[in-house]
Amino acid sequence: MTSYWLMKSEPGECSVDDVLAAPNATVPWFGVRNYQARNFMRDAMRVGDGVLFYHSSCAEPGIVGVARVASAPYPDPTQFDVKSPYFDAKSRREEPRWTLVDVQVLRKTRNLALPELRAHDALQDLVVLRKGNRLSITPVEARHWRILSKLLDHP
DNA sequence: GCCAACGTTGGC
DNA sequence: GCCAACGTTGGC
Repeated sequence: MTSYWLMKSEPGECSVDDVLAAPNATVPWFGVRNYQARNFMRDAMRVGDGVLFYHSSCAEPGIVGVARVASAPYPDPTQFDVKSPYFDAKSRREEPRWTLVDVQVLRKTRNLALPELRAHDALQDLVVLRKGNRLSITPVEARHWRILSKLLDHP
């Protein structure tokens, strides 16, 4: 059973174009330091799950690409790298605290931006549109995925 | 830069 | 376990 997700990335850190420029258009989703988001990657994601690639903390936040989960979960190497901003001194190699998956971008889309998302009644309860939502990874219901796929293809 | 909303920390 | 203080996220 395929599941669907929305994953936020700051384009200043890693944009959809950055991922497309990487080998196999695939990157490890490192740097997540929120337990709920980690648990989605560690416990719920499966290879092949659909991913909406979302740009946050930028001029025009919105969905900018379609991606897929491209690996099983594995430990985020940046947690052990003292030079990384994501270093976690409390994490031990025998028992890593932070887990990630690889994400492969399948295609770049137009920017389906927040105001347009909010304008659709059928998307009202999309998690990312909820007030105060800060979670960088959120589940997307199949019915929302279908609507969003169409919107991304047909402006 | 502002600020609402949320998560984490740590004293008790 | 409670909760105040603090830190972070992220749209605007």
